Amino acid sequence: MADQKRPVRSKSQEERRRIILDAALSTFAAKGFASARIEDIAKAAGVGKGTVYLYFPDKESLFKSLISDDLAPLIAHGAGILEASPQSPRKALSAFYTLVESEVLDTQRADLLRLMITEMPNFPDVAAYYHANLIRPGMQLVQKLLTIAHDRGELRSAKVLEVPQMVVAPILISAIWGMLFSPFGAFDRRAAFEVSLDNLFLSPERETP
Amino acid sequence: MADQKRPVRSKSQEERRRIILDAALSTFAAKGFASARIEDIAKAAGVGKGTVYLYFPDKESLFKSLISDDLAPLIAHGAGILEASPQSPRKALSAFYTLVESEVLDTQRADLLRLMITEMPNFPDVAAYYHANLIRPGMQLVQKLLTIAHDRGELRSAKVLEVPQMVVAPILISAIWGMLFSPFGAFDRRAAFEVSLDNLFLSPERETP
Amino acid sequence: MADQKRPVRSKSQEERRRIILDAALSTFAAKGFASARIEDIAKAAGVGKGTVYLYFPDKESLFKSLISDDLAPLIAHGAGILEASPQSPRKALSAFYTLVESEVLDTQRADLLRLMITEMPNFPDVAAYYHANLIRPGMQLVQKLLTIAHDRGELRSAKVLEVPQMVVAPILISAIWGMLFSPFGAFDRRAAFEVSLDNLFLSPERETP
Amino acid sequence: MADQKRPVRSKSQEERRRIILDAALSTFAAKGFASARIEDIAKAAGVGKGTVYLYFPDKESLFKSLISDDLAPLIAHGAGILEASPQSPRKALSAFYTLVESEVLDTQRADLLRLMITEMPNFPDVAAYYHANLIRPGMQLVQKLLTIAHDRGELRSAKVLEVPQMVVAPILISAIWGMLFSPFGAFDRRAAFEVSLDNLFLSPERETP
DNA sequence: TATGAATGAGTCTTCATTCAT
DNA sequence: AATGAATGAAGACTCATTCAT
Repeated sequence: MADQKRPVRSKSQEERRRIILDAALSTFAAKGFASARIEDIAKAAGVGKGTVYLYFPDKESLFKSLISDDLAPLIAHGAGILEASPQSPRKALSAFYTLVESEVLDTQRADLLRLMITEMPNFPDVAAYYHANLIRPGMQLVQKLLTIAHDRGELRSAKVLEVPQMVVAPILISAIWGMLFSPFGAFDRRAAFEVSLDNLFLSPERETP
Repeated sequence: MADQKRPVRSKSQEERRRIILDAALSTFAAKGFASARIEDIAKAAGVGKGTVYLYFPDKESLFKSLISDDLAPLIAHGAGILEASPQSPRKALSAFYTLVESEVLDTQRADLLRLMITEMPNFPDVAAYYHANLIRPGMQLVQKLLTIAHDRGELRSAKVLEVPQMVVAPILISAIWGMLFSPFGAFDRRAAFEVSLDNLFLSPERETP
Repeated sequence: MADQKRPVRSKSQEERRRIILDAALSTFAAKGFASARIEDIAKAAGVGKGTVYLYFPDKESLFKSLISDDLAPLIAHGAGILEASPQSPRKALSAFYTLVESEVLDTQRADLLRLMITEMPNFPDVAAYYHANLIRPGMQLVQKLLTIAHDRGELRSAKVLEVPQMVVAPILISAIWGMLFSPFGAFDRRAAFEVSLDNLFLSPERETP
Repeated sequence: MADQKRPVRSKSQEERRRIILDAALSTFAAKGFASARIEDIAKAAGVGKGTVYLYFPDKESLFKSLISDDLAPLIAHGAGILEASPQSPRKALSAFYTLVESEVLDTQRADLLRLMITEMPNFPDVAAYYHANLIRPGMQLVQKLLTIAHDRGELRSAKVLEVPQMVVAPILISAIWGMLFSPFGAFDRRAAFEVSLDNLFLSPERETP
């Protein structure tokens, strides 16, 4: 195909872009957007300061790319799980929690999540984008799932349909706790997920490996 | 009397300090710590740039004073509610949620809460202080309350005793949602509190005025 | 007399002025003109910051008053000694050195001398005033004295008549050494004066108490 | 050749550093340390304000570099002369005076000398460094020279051995006079040196070209 | 008259961004 | 394409001076 020659070069390009993005994520996560210096990011990426500007027009774009680049695959993956709902809503949600654990909370993406929480107030357009592309569809999927559960009579209370955000509460709590208080004591993330599932659903059927 | 001149002066001093702190809260909440300019805070307070420095030695102290000044009364009040537990744990928790609504979420203190979430990663000593003086004792109070509920057989699941943070989840979700997505849709705070209570406790007894 | 009532008040005024000037001298000597803060001077004088401005229109005037106030009496006194020349030029010069020791180098006026050396480059008009009122007449007196000595055949070399500044060299060296290196070792001021006299004059007649 | 690029670069670096140091010397000499603005120095050096900070971490370092950079070569040179003492102490000292004239008093280094006199009181550590590396060894060399002269019976008075600082008195007087009173009349530097030599040494042997 | 709270001009310093090599 | 030296706009902080009390 015609794009075979391009990929050789563009892969090297693409790789360097990723390296810079990863370095940016660590640095932004460690210092916050305003306090992170481009030079630090460049150093962390092992490139010169000017090189960053070959890949991103400015600091803000770098930050936004961080989010939009990493968000798309995550959304696809998470949506897949939630939509699949192979056997039961509870199992689907449980699988979702597990996915979030392995794909977000246990990876560098946890930093991204924290960064979005801490920095988004300063980037309203990112918040809008994030809301339109992740939060709203995500909440709709959750709502669909909960509706199914409700129709099946598995849901403890219909009221949660009005605040589907409660479903992601343990994820957020976990992220925030890790961000603020991890030095002072761990947060039992697994227990939080189980409490959440136990509370949401009537039947205490546990997911088993 | 001789003490008339002093009180007038010192009241004016204290007042001015509060005005600056309030201006700082708005400004920090709007821009974040790093991006907020002292001059903006001064302007918002209706004073000159240098005046801020008569009351706070530097920007960081101003920020920290914001937290330590406002935290103490809040802790006292919240602890009072949680410790009182007049009739039942559920009622106590419900009263606590109501208090948080009227005293925090509906006031400028919501900004303070958001600010603590977003800026504390950059101020580890503030996080330590906040954890030692608010979070840990707060969680212990919650645990005590939940233990009482459990002993009375009112608790749905004992597992929540391991993650008392789940009790404050709706508060945090509400604060975070308001901070990030309020332009795109409201969060039904009341519903979240009710879901939380309904899920935590067995008997669906509603608190009535 | 009519001015008797005034003196009561004006003495108090005059006293306060002196107190402020003394405080200014210490402070300027310790920190230099630019780094000395008016507030420090006020504190050292035991008055409020604003009070300084009741006596001197601004910082620069305060500094200049320091010099002009203290210079006049010094000039009169020094000139008296040099002009008197009771017995011999050497004795007159020796008396002058002794006077400078007791009236300048051993008092706070040494600070004034140092201050003039260090700060005058930034105050050309002060330098002009100082040159016109102290240096030039002083040098003329010295020259007259040296001429007398030369006429009497007591001077070792007539060349010093062209550089009468050499006569005050030991004074300046002493002041500068004390200003820069006193922590690292004393300067034997007496020896310097004797060397200077011995070198200038032929007969080794010592002055005796 | 490959080493052309590096030397060019590194020479340009070193050159720029020197240019900034020279600009700093003029500016500090003209205004004093506290009143000199970094921007003025940058402008005088023909570089941007920020560039100064690429070469020196802060204003104080710039000032100190000024001294330490220029002192080392001067010390080496001066010590060489004093130690050589080829024929006679008097000739050595005369050569030293001549060297100081051509290498210091007639060059921009005179500003450095004046700057050290005026600013060192505010930089005690510089004074200590200067005393340890220039003054003390210098005074010891002078003392050695005077001792030799004394042993040879060429010295007028042994008392000067206790105050070797008198030997540099004409240098200091010249520097100070130039700094304070040059607009009002020149100081005959040559005459001062001759008077000093004539007074110190017995034999009136003149150094001849 | 004396005070010290208030002010804002002035300065150092940082860092995103540009550009010559 | 990659670099890092150079730049200057921006912001924290200081302090001489004013002025209401």
